[in-house]
Amino acid sequence: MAQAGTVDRILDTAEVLFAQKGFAETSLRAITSKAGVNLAAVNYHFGSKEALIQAVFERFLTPFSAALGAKLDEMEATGTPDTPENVLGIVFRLALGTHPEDPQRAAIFFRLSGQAYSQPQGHLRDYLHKHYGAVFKRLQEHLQRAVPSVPPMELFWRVQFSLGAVIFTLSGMQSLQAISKADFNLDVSAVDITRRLLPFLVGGIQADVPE
Amino acid sequence: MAQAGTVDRILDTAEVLFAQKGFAETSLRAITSKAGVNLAAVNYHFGSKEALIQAVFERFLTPFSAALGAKLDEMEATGTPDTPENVLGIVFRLALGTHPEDPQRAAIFFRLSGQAYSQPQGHLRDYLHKHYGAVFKRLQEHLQRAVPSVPPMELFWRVQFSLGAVIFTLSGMQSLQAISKADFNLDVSAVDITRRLLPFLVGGIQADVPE
DNA sequence: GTATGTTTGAAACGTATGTTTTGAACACAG
DNA sequence: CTGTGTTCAAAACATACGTTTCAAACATAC
Repeated sequence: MAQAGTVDRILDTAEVLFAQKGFAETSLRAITSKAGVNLAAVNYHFGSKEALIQAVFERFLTPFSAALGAKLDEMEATGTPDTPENVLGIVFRLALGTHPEDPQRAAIFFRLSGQAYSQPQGHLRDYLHKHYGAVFKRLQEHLQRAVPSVPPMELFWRVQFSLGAVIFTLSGMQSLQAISKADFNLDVSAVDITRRLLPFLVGGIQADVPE
Repeated sequence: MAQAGTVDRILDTAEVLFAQKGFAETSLRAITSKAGVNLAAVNYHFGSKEALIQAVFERFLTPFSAALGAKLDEMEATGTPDTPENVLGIVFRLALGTHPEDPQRAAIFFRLSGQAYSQPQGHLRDYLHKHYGAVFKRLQEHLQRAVPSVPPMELFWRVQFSLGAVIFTLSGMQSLQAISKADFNLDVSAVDITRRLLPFLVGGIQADVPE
């Protein structure tokens, strides 16, 4: 972030602030002053605050979904069996590992996703679904092959439930860590949590379908 | 909502608007004008917007946690076995049934909870944990008895995961319903979703703990 | 070196917000 | 009736926001 161009400095700063405080609560003045650029730069380079938000997501999700697609290609090429553990494991390792130089980046990623999905009007949710729905669908197809006994409709919702568990938990990790520390006197990291998440999600996804 | 006092009219309206559009995106002017009361009434009766938000939650959660406590009493008195299905079933039936006269109220309840938990700074999350943590802890103890093989720390996180799945899904139900309809041409209701949620959560909570 | 298109800087604009103020309307006890 | 505390209404206040403006600085090609 040292001496990058204005555009990147804005994106870097906005990413952190959005994840920390939310979209509505982060003003352009906060972003630009912390980034050391002029206030007008945002509107000049991006057009509007809304466009800035989308640009932040694009810079995050485009490499991620590309990497996810590649991993799925690889899985198909090598004939790796479609088990829930394998499929979900790919996503988790990718989310935690796309920026190995900065482990905190994963937390930002999840918090941003949480912000996007819990946005009241759902503009962003729709945007994400439109631009990155294809890779997601592919992921779901692999999961479907992993649990053929679960009807597609049921699996659709179970994927949503899983998404909720992941995003919700990691986007609120800060508070939860404090509670966990108070109740159990134990520190936990994002890696710890994802290690706990995997069996939970696998158990939920392959649960018996009632009646 | 017809001819209630100013305070209740404000609470009724704020509840709906907060759930629909979020806290930051709902102005006092929007609330007061829709409620048909004067703008100053909010600050007069509640002191501030923040206090209004807390009041909305209090009116919602106090009866809910009381009912939950009563159900747990009843469970202990009648010797109902502590199974995950029984414990979680109580919560779900309660959340969906505390206001039978208004089924939409359940959706508002979940959306509000989602808003509270995904609030960036986590003020509300801490407030909720402080005021209603006791009943929650009791619920968790029952769950612990239902799955004794899961270590308490592990269960703590699985409860958080479950909370995430529930709140996240139901707070974004509107968009998800649209997607589901587009992909499967099927309508779903809150009741449908909770019926799907239960086996998912049970499967996740009682999953084997690794190594 | 000059001209041209791009980027930055400082200031202002218009608007919307939460909050405060002031006085009128009201309820009700003495 | 009178007085007193409570509630309501209208207006104004102060502030913060996203956005726009316009001139200066810069880079690049001719």
